[in-house]
Amino acid sequence: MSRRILATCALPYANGPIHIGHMVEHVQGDVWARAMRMAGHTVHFVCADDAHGTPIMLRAQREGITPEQLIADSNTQHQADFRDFHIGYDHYSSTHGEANRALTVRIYEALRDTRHIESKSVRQFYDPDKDMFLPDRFIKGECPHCHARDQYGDSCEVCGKTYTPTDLIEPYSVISGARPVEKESVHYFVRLGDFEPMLREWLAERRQAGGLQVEVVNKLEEWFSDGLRSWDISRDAPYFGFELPDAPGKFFYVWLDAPVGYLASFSEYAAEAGLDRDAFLEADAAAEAGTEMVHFIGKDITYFHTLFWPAMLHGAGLRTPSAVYVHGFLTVNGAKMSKSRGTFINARTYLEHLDPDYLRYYLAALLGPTLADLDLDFKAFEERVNSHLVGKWANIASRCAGFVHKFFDGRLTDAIAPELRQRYDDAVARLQPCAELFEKREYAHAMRLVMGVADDTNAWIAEKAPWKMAKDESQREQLHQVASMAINLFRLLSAWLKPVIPATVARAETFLSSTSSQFGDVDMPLAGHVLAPFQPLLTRIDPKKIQAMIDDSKSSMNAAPAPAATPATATQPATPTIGIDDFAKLDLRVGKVTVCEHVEGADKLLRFELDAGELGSRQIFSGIKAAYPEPEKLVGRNVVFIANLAPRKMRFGLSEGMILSAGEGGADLKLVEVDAAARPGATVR
RNA sequence: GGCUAGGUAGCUCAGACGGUUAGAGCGCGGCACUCAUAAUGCUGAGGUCGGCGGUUCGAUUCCGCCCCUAGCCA
Repeated sequence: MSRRILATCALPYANGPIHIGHMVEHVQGDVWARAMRMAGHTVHFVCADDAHGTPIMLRAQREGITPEQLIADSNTQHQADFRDFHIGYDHYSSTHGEANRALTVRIYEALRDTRHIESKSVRQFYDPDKDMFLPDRFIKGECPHCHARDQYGDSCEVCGKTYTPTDLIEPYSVISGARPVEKESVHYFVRLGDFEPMLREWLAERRQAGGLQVEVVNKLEEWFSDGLRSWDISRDAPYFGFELPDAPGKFFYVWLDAPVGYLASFSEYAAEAGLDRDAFLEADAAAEAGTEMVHFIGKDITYFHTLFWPAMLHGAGLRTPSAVYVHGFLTVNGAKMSKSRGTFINARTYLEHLDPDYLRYYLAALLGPTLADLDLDFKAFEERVNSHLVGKWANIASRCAGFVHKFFDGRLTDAIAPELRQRYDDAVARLQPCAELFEKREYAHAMRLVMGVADDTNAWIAEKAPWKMAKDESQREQLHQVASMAINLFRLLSAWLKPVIPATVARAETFLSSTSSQFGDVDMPLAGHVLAPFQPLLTRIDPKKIQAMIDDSKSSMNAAPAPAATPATATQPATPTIGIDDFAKLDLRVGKVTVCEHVEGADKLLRFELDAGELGSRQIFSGIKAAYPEPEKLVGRNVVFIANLAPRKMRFGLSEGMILSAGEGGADLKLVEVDAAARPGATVR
């Protein structure tokens, strides 16, 4: 049955270039769209730039241009990057357009009219120099918990504790450096809790249909059990975005109108291409038409796409997503992308050095349906692409094309021998599951099947040894049979690789003088068909080009400071020798236990409060419950703790240090004790 | 700490509803071949399937505990 699907990838933010991390998602989505089309379905694949928000407004000011100009430039670059990576969007729009404004306002008004929006006065920091309210990320100051300096207004990167900007000590505006003042402002909130029953139902249906991954469902259950909070959807002027229709000076928060961009982009495309827009977007019409809407997103934005988004759509009478497919992040050489290591690679930089199909294949060969992160290991990248694409697949055509041209004028045999035909039919059957594997985003599995057939084909060619037949005039017919079949098998493999490496397969199709737009097009082998001359389809990856790309990525960053303390976790010996300086970094102190108790809901934890003398009182969680089942007996004892360990946010509260104990863990743990005469707060040396 | 996922050959991973010698690709060694972009084929080495217990005639596969890694905790 042919399906009609609207597919999207998450909207890249207009305030930065496309990098190879983005490509995981756009390749995943593009392969899916292409494969589904080749399986006979209709897929409309759209995307857009996410163009609103304070960062864009401020950057435009800094560069002395209008935000409109900034986002237009970005859009041009983004579109070029995707196009050159062969990401085949039917339409690529921007959230800063009339279609998006109309839809955003419609959603807002629908929610307002059904009383799902409330307004509240909020106290917020305001930059008196710039005359604007400051988003949390634009305020810095000293963490109220661990007193680390220069921490953002929403959370501390040192201790992980979250708070509100007004909790910061000595706050300052990142924009002007001025000390922000608190100011009241009315904000609008969507009462997300109102939608819990609807969301639960949506979730249950998606789970049933496979539209949400198990991990995502689990995560959602957790969010439900924690309770859904209202969502602040307005921001005060000046802001680059859409103004609320009934509240001058109030703008929609960028995250409200961003996903609406999916619908806006499709609306524009539908108008342009003469499609029935409502059949894809309006709840009733979509239900009747049986269309689907599928989103590909990264795991960091799961919350927005599985809670806010379906709720907003539902509230406005729009269709909800049929599926939200979540993928993991890209690491490079086993670590987060890093500008200083040259592994933060922009799409454009990659394209200047390497063929996009290399990366598409590598990612596809790694991609599965889970949220697991993917690693771009350059050594593996080089080896896999060279071996699989050049050595296995392209080689089949390369090694047999010569026979066909030299002895048979480029013409494949007219009558395929039955035993060879059997080989072809077997291969068709073996690759058949790939269609479903593509649909289920099991690309790695599909690529294994394809390469397995390529392996067998090469082995079969070796067994038949057509080069020997070529030397024997009497074996011409057999040679024709074998070479023709090899080319046919190559064509079959090419069709299944087409969603992944479309440009390279297009070259293969030039050689074959035959194109396939559906997987079914290659069910039958070609007979009596004339081939074009063979040209190399792709070259092996030259490791020098990878290196050049890394060097370029390093130099394109503007003089970042040397990473003095980058931990090389993977390469360090298990117990490296340390110097006295390292030891001196530890601030070990004596603490007198003033409170010690079980923690509700924790299997292993005890909660301590320590009197630490001049350091005051400290709360520390320690996983030693198994060893000390009667915690109250510890009160009054002197223990040793690390006083300068970065505080750590736990579910049960902040743990401000670590208490030392000896043993293998579990019940075998003994507190390190200090003579009762020791003074609380005394330094341990 | 909670939740989730994962820990299987040097690397990337597959697999087993528990049952003879645990698989693939890449990489590495040897041999063969010479049609092919030094591509291909055959073959070899390499794994106490994270650890400890339990259930069982039998567990890497099921159960429990523990250790480690990653992500999430809005």
